[in-house]
Amino acid sequence: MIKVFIIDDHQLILEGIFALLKDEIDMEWLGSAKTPEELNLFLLKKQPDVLLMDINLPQKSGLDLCVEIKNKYPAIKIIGLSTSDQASVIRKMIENGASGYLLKDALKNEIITAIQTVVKGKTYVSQSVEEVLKKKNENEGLPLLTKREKQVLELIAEGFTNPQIADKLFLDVTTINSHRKNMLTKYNLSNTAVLIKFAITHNLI
Amino acid sequence: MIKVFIIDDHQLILEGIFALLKDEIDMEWLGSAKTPEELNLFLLKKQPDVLLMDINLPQKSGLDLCVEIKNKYPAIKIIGLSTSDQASVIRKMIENGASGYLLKDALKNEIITAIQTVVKGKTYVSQSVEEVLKKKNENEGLPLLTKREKQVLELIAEGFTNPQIADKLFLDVTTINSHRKNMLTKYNLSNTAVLIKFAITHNLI
DNA sequence: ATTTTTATCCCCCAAAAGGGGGAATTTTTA
DNA sequence: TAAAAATTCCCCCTTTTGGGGGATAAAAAT
Repeated sequence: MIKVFIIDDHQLILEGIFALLKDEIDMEWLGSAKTPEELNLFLLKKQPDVLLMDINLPQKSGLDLCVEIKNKYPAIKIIGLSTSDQASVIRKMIENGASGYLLKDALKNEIITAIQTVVKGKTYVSQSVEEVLKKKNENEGLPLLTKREKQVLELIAEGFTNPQIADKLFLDVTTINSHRKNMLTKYNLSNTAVLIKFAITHNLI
Repeated sequence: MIKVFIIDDHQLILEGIFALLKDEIDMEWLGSAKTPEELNLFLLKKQPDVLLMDINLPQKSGLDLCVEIKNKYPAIKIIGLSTSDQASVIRKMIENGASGYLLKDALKNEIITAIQTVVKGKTYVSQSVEEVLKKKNENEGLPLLTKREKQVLELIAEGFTNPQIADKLFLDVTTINSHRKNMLTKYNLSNTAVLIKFAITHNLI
């Protein structure tokens, strides 16, 4: 019997998963949680083999929660669950120790297969997720921000000017200006306005 | 018997709703659709009393679909369904003819109650939705952008400078500058960076 | 019909941003 | 260890932004 637990803040999803799994004779439904706290309380008593985890919890990012659970209970296999098809998020989940990833439009069979796959120690990503990863790989010929650049960019987005940022980071104004100009050229943008828009829509900040 | 139909692109939600409703003896589950096309095809043959509608369909905005269905079949009561707690969206749904609105974290009872309420011709919004509407009413003491300001703001976000915008709109540069400065003071922002961030996070553009 | 808001243009001027280089040092990666 | 990338600072100079006013006509609201 594969013991399955789920954390998701949406009642409907919980009911949906339950409806899908209750017919499976080789799976045991341990229960569900709506918050990370509920999950942690439950895990003190019992551990599932597979944890289905919504990565869009209001209280905590699924990415963080994934690391947390994996540290405490390395044996639990985690399957990420979300509507978001953002490749960066999916990749980070896998990096953070998740064994699988499903979109919420997954069919019944896919979920069952995913659970059965990850208990065997393998990784499962749904067809749709794979497509997303491929697509984004092409897109992500995008250069990455360096640590400094990201730091500077965040301060720019908060409204600080070059002199103010220089003060904060104990650097010269010309340095901040260099980073700023660098970001513009590296993404081929013309000014701060588009830089901020770009940063937000590409989750750089 | 209340005839219920649902449109949602997420398999799990469909299963969840089905699981919730199948125990109700006074409700008849007509079926489900994943796309507006499927929905339209179905409606040609049969019409439900209540239509549960996900407003985040990939093909078409729920807002548009709502108007469309209401025009063709005024008798159908529509209940909006989403994870988004954006008050503006919820308000527009009601304006567009929806009879109710639920968040996807609604409990079983809430959904049943909502369906029973709207068939009686009343409007139902869940407790959580009402809270959202109230909160946003307070927040929306925010001054609004005028047409020109919005126009200018959009061009700024596209990377155009004041001279370029002036050219595009056949206005003087000083005029564009006035609008720009106006927006900054009206929202109490210091520069373009925060203006753009503010505009995006508050759905101004 | 009168007041308020919007839209337009103007002044002066300082501060900030950005385009074009270059160069030295540290850190990372191959 | 050698090459590549990141970080730091510098020059010159133009354009853009933004802070402080003010003015006028048209449109909208009261």
